[in-house]
Formats: sequence, C-alpha cells, structure tokens
Amino acid sequence: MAYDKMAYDKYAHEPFAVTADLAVLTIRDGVLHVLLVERGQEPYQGHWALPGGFVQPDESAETAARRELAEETGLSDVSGLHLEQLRTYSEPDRDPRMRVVTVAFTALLPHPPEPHGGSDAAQARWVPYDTVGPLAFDHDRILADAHERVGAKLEYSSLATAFCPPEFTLGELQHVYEVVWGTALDRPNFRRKVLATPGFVEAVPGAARLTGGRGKPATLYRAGAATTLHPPLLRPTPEGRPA
Amino acid sequence: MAYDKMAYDKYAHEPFAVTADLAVLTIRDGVLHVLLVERGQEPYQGHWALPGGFVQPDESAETAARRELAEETGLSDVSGLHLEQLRTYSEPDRDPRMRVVTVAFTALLPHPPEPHGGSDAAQARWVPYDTVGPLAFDHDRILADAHERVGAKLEYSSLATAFCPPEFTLGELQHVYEVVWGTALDRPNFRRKVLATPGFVEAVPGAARLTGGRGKPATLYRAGAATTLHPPLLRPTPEGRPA
DNA sequence: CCTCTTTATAGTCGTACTGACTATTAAGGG
DNA sequence: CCCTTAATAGTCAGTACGACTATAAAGAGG
Repeated sequence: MAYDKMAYDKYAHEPFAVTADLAVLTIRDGVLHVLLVERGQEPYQGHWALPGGFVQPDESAETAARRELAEETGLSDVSGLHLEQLRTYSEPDRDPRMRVVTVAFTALLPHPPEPHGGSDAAQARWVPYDTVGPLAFDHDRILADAHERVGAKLEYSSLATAFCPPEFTLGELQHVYEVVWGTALDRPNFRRKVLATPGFVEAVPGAARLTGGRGKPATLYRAGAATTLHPPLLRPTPEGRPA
Repeated sequence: MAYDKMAYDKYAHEPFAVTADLAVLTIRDGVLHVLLVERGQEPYQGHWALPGGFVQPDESAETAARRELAEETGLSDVSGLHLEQLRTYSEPDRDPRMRVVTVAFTALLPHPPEPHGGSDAAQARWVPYDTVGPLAFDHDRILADAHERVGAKLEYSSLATAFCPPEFTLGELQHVYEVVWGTALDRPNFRRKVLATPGFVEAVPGAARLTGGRGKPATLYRAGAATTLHPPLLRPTPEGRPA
C-alpha cells in the first residue's frame, strides 16, 4: 500500500512505528536457551535484546518476524517452524526514541543453528534462559511472558514436538516438558499418558535408534496429527494448588 | 512522547496507524451477544463493525481500548471489568485507507447497559452472536477468534464469573458455560465440579434468593480468589475427540 | 565374559475424578 | 392440592492418574 499522507493525517494525526520481536526458544545440551542479539546502535547499544525489527510497509507482523528470524539465525528454511503471536506491547514510553508498538512472537526450534550477527546486531548468541540478565527495552517482560505461555501451552497442545527433531524418542519429548516446566516427571506415567493420547505421536515404522546412547534403544516417534491434547497433560501442582 | 520526525524518519521510514478494537461479549436473555457499531463514515459506511478507534500518542493500546469501551457503551466505570488482549492483526491490506495495525481486545460484561452511538458511530447495538452478518474490515475473523478464545479460557480459568453479576447462582454460572460453548451440561455434575474447585466460588453468607424464579430458591455465590482452575473444567468432547 | 549402570518399557494398585443417573426438596401456577 | 420447575443430594461404574515395582537391552569397565 502506498503511503497516503493525506489519508494518514486525516485519521491518525501521529505516526507509530511497528516492530516485530521474537522470543526464540530451543533446547541445547538439555537446557532451555533463548536467542539474543547484542545491540549495535543506540539506544541500549551494547545491551542484549530479543531479535526483531521494523515491520516493512508491505509486510504483516508475522512476515516481518519470519524474515527477521531468518536474518538473525541464518536459518534458510523458516517456513516450517512453529511461530506464534504472543501479544503486543504498546506502553507509550517503552522506546526512548519514539512511539514504537511491538508485536511479540514466540518461536520454537528443534536443533538450533549457530546464529550470526545481523545488520543491526553486533552479535547473536544462544543464551541459557536462567542466565539471561537485564535486557534492553521491556524485553525481560516479553521473554518471561513467552516462557509462561509456552509452559502453559505444553499442557493442552502438542507444542512440545516443535522442540524435537522430525523423529524423536519419548525420552526426548519428556525432556522438553521437564526443561520448560523445571520439574521432573515420572517416566512410565509420562509414556502411558502420551501413548494414550491419540494423534499426539505415532511410531516410526522403521527400527529403534542405537545412536551413542547408553541403555536400551528407544523407539522413534513422529509428531501426530493432533494439535490439542484431550485430556490435557497437566503440570504437577507446584504449590498449595489443589489436586 | 513528542513526535520526533527526525527520529521517525531515521528508523521507521513509513508511518503506521494503530487502533484498538474490542469484541465485547455479554449474555442477554440467555443468548450470547456482541456489541457492534454502525459505521458513520467511509470506508464501510453503513456497515456494522466492532467498536474501536485510534490509539492516541500518550496511550497504551489497553488504555485506548478502555476509553473506547466507555465511549461506545456509556459505561461510567470500566475500570473493574475484564479486559484482555486477544491478538494483533497486521495484514497490509486490512484497511483500504492506509496501513492500520489493530490490537484486538476481548471484554466481558455481566449486566450490559444500553449502548448509544458515539462520535464515529451512527449507532451502537447489542447483536445476538449467531445473527452477526458480515462485518467491516476483518472484524468477522476477530470476533470468531474472540469467541474461540473465551470458550477455551472457560475451561481452565474462572473467567465465567466475569459474565455474572457480583452475586450469582450456580445455575447462572452454568448458563454462561452452556451459552458460550453451545452445549448442555449436566447440572448436578457441574455443581459438584465447581464446588470442588477451591477458590472458584464462595457462598454469600446471606440467604438464598427468591426473586421471580419458579422452583427451589438457589444459593447465592460470589467469585472466589482463584483465577486458574485445577483441574480444568473441560468441554464435553464434541466430535470424535477421545475422552 | 561378567557385572554394573543406564535407559526403555511393562505392569500393578489404590485413589480421585467424571459421566450418567435417580431421588429429594422447595418454590410458583393453575 | 397437584403439577411443573429448578436446586440440591446421592449413587455407581468406568477411567485417569500418581506412586511404585519389575523386566529388557544396551554400553562401560574390569
């Protein structure tokens, strides 16, 4: 759409900038990691931040998020991965430069590529979630919201498979839950529950995997057709929450 | 924040307008209703649309939504009611005038006031959800998303009480679930489930209500302190969904 | 080669929750 | 006074789930 200043002034009077920011989560070495970039320019130059950037005139926020993700991670095929809108942050003073509204997204990656610094970023890096220090802007809050949302969605959706490679073992799938929730789960019960949920996973017709691991080789599974889990796979009650 | 055109041109190059739109839901005469306005100006003049408007320079989208809601409904106190961000719609062509990104909100009202036409609206009206025809812009989709979200949140949150007046009977609460989900629920089982969930509702120390109704008077309840329901109150499986 | 460790998988048992019912109580209407 | 309506109480069987024990199949180390 062409920029029609007359139409703009007639209705809106004051311009906003719109950005798309991403909380990209993955599991590396059994630990939850998030993709961060070091800002190469003011404001917050030298601070770590979530990757993201301005939405272009011909893009939706989703498209912009996917483009930024490809640019920051060097990932060639970002079409298939899980990208989900988190929420929009629009506090008037969240960016010192001007009025910036950001649409935040959550992305989940199975086997993460090594990122490289992009145009606006001095460098990009996978950072263990627990060691993330204060971030630029309100990105701490965005990241916390993303973590909370992902944790909640694991309960009633098949989202956990988005952290896994195309073929995975039930042990790997369970590990996703344990890492995101920060709790240990009973292995036989987890297995029973997952297999009793139709469409969650399906066994790969081939054989068991033997790669490297000690112990009995595990059966390989693929993500099934189901997107929602009925009944849900609830977190163990952390506090005085009733059973 | 003052409009700094130099900063704007340096970073963003092209202005966006940001609006806040509202899917305001309530239950009237036992039927789910949504608040709609008839547009008083182009584009879509004469078409029905969700209430909403431009976010002002000193407002967050949440603040703008609350202000618009007060203006369109004539509701004096909108501070206490349930307002929740739904998602943001940013397709480049969703508004024929110019580039408009809208942050959509869902609001739930117990006893709805009669709305009145506002500044931009020829008139405002409560419309039964099932009779909503094609709306302006992409508001059909926003409304459908809102309905779906509310239905899902009823399962694992105490959101249903937001549809009810401060004091309500379990029959009224059950009616909220039935109207939003479009399914009938077993009354004794619903009662048992709600009362077994600590913090969902609490009995009002006073007496039972006798007002108008035929049948045995019901005990009055208030919303409890809990916001999430553990375990959730799941919808009856509509299709071939496994128990 | 034998044993220990590790991981996957199989199965058991008792409790809690749920869906489908039936029964009783307390109002109002004719 | 009986019928209808709505709230509330209770029953019962199937299922799900947490906690647990047992077995199987691999590698590591002697």
